[in-house]
Amino acid sequence: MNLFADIRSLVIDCLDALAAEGQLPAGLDHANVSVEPPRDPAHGDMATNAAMVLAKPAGLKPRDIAEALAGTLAADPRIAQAEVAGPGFLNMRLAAPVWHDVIRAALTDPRYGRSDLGQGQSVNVEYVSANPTGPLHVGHTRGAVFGDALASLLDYAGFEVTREYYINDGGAQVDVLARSVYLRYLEAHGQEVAFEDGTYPGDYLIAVGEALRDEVGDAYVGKGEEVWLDAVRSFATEKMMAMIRDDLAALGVEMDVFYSEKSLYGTGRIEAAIEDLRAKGLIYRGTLAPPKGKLPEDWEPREQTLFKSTDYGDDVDRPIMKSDGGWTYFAPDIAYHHDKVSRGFDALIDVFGADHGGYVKRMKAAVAALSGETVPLDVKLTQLVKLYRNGEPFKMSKRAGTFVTLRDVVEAVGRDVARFHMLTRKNDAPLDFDFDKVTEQSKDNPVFYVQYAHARVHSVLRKADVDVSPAALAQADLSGLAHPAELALAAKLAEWPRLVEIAARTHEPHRIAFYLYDLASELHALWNRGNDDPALRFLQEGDSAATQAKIALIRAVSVVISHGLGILGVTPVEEMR
RNA sequence: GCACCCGUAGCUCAGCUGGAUAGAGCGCCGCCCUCCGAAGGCGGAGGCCAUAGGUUCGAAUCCUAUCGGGUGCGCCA
Repeated sequence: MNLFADIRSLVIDCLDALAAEGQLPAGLDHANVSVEPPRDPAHGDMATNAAMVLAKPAGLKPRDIAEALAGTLAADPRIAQAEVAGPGFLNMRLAAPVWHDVIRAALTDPRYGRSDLGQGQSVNVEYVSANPTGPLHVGHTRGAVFGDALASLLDYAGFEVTREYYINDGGAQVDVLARSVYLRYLEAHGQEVAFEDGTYPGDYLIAVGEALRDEVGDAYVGKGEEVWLDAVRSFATEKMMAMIRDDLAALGVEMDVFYSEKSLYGTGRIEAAIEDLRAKGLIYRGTLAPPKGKLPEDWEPREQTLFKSTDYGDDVDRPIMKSDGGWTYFAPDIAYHHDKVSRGFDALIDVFGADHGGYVKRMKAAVAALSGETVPLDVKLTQLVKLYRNGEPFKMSKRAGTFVTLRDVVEAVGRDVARFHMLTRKNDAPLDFDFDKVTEQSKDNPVFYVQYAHARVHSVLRKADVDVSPAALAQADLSGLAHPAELALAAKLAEWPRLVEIAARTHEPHRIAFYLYDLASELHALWNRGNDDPALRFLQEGDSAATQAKIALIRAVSVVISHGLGILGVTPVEEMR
């Protein structure tokens, strides 16, 4: 059940009826007709812009259309009142039974809030995709939480979702990893080693070096790279990926596919992807113009193998091959996306850190070219996480011992807090993360605030001496739920399906978090009104019918909160501790 | 120099395919527990939606220009 969609259909039906009667021209386009909650509750429960949108094409005055529409709408039992306001808005007040239906739907329909927006279309969501050269840090944590919540949201909205991680195990950085592990390996054999520039000195490789020693003994000691590089690289990469998987698991993130960049090399897949583009006339030898403004010091004109990404909206064409004949990093990226396209996804989403913003256009160009512009690619960038402790900002620094890993975050504040808090900002806005504030149990902390609302409802359920099962509550007589404050809360529940669709369409899971905050806020407000007005208390002594009706309302709220938190990957707790 | 993102209350930020008098939290001022969890709620003060044009019935939202901040910019991934 999606009340806004239902009422919109009703409006459209009424418009059609008016057209049939000749009061409106036939064949008007209804695409821009919307039904939304008015900003000001005094304007009613729902408002439609139909009259204003149709005035021009119909050649009529907006208020005349609105008047006619109001008359037709009023015949429907769901509409308690319809009146024209302002320049031609039509404000509607809905009958109480409509809100009661919303409550029943939330209680009993396991699909309440789910949507068929996706219509089973398959979407690939690629996120995290960190280099397998070290532990995930806070920045990756945000990408992981965002990508995961987005994937869940799309699933909830009716898409077939694949969660995917691209392992950058094909470039020079994994050679550096291998050499660094080799040094730790020598160390494990009691040798004194020096970590020069261009190696990773992190402690986390000590155990990897020891593990390598345990596995191969002294077979590589004193040997040249040609003997051990390949083997150590795969050994090290595997260890790093095992660690990364563990870290993701601690955050509650589980990927469907780990896709190896290395698997693209030596298998003809890069060549095949490039051939695909070449066949479309998009690969050529050429020289790029120098960038305007300050010239790089070593700049000289150079002929390169280029992808004509400018045909698809990029600013300049992009090199795909290095002068030594090797591929640039862009080539395997093309091949990877070629593979995604050929796996038949209807849409692709990449989640990158904001520092990769410069690659968006070329990736979109590549996917557009590879798919013949049939598969949309949306790239979501996640901004920086600014770290605080006790209100004092601090920067990540390995040297100062303030390098904050994903695991540190989860261990310090817990999975639920980390996940929810990362979604309290839009993905492209910077985020403050204060280790002390996010665990504070007060209304200043949105995570707590929402969980508290859920726990409060369950506290009432425990105290109630009526049957509080959703099935029983849905059978209850809800006609006593008539107070505006109660119906307003039900109206908030009615927004849930609509909000899911907006969030899914815009690929913005933070909207779920903000909605839950609002919903929690309205629940707390109603709760407190019981202080002044005993008739609004949820437990009505000696009146089990009224009690059941009120509990139906707040239990429906808790159900929606738990669905919403589920999308965010946060546990809806039934008791605060 | 170019591209992308951002600019909304003192601070941190929401704001739907363009809708009515622009919202929340913090901070400030004043209130509310004989009552289901006060771990909460209610009220008040606080705005030229960076600036200037444009599009239209209507713009914080779309377009153009300018200013300010962030990120990136040919063989690093």
